[in-house]
Amino acid sequence: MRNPAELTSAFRARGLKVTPQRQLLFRLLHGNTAHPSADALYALAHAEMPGISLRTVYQTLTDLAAMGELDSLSLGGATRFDPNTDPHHHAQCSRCGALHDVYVEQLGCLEVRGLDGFTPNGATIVFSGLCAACTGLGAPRAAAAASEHAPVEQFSTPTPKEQSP
Amino acid sequence: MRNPAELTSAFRARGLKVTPQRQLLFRLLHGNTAHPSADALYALAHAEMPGISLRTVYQTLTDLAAMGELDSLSLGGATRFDPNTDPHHHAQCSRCGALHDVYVEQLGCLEVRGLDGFTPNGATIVFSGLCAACTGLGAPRAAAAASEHAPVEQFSTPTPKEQSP
DNA sequence: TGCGAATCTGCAATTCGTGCAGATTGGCGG
DNA sequence: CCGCCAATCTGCACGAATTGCAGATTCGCA
Repeated sequence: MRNPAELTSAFRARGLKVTPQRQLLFRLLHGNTAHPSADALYALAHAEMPGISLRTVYQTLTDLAAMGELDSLSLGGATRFDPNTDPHHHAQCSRCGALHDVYVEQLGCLEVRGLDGFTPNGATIVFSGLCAACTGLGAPRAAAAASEHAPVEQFSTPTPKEQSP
Repeated sequence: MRNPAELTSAFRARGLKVTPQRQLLFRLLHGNTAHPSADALYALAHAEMPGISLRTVYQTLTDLAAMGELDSLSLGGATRFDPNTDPHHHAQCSRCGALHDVYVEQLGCLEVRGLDGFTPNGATIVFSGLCAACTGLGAPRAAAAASEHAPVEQFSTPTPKEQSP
């Protein structure tokens, strides 16, 4: 997602208006790596602008997603929004539900069987497991529980290069 | 998912009762590759047993999933259920929403970056694109539309070996 | 065959979003 | 700087997908 100033121009260019509510949301989303749900974002926005409506949050998120400035993730429960639109994937903690961005290389080496006739044009990978904070703690929390499916496989982790872009 | 007879034993072994409703659902699910939603399954069940309740379908699906006999897939819209519990992944048609099972090899060659501290214990891959029937037809249908995210990548398709196990 | 726990069914209640309508307001034209 | 009108905003009703409940039934061990 572009920065607030660029989004302002982009919205105007599309004939969309730039309201204080939208500017606030642009700001709350820019650089946000929490993958917030509409509700979570509403909570943040409401703290700064008590009068803002949840409906407006939904509307703005929908607009941003339609413009390709946000990716929306349906992983069960409320839809999560991701301002990071670079090609990437996710890791979700099965205990706390937290989402983290992960970058997967070598996708080309995958051998896919069963695609007869199906023409893929993209793929999303979601790793499930325990986040750093939850490692060592008990079983998964209520809802987020249960296995999504595929059992453990081995993933190679390249020598970490950079983590704070 | 095991066959109806085995499920009958498994349920009794767990202190769960085997009712006509459950037997019907066992039968409708066994070998079912349509990845039906609770509603879809209810429609099938209702055709054979008009009095069955949607609530019962949900309950039984929940029980089966808890026993690991079914995988549940949250891909936006209603939850889809998959009686195929072998390690596998999915391909969803962005036009008609149909789901197909796909088998992905060489997962081990993937290089994952950004997992610092996160301990993965599984991953699910969902390919999106057009199924054989929809290839050539127009744009995606309403809801199923929009990109999930990751752009096109190249996937190798091994020489087809067997497709009807 | 009997009985108690597990189920079933119908309906209310929830969660997550979207559709609507009336009151406001952004921002281009004058 | 002023006005106008479409684009918004907010509150609320409505809709889809599930889950919680309660009373009536039924499975299945003793």
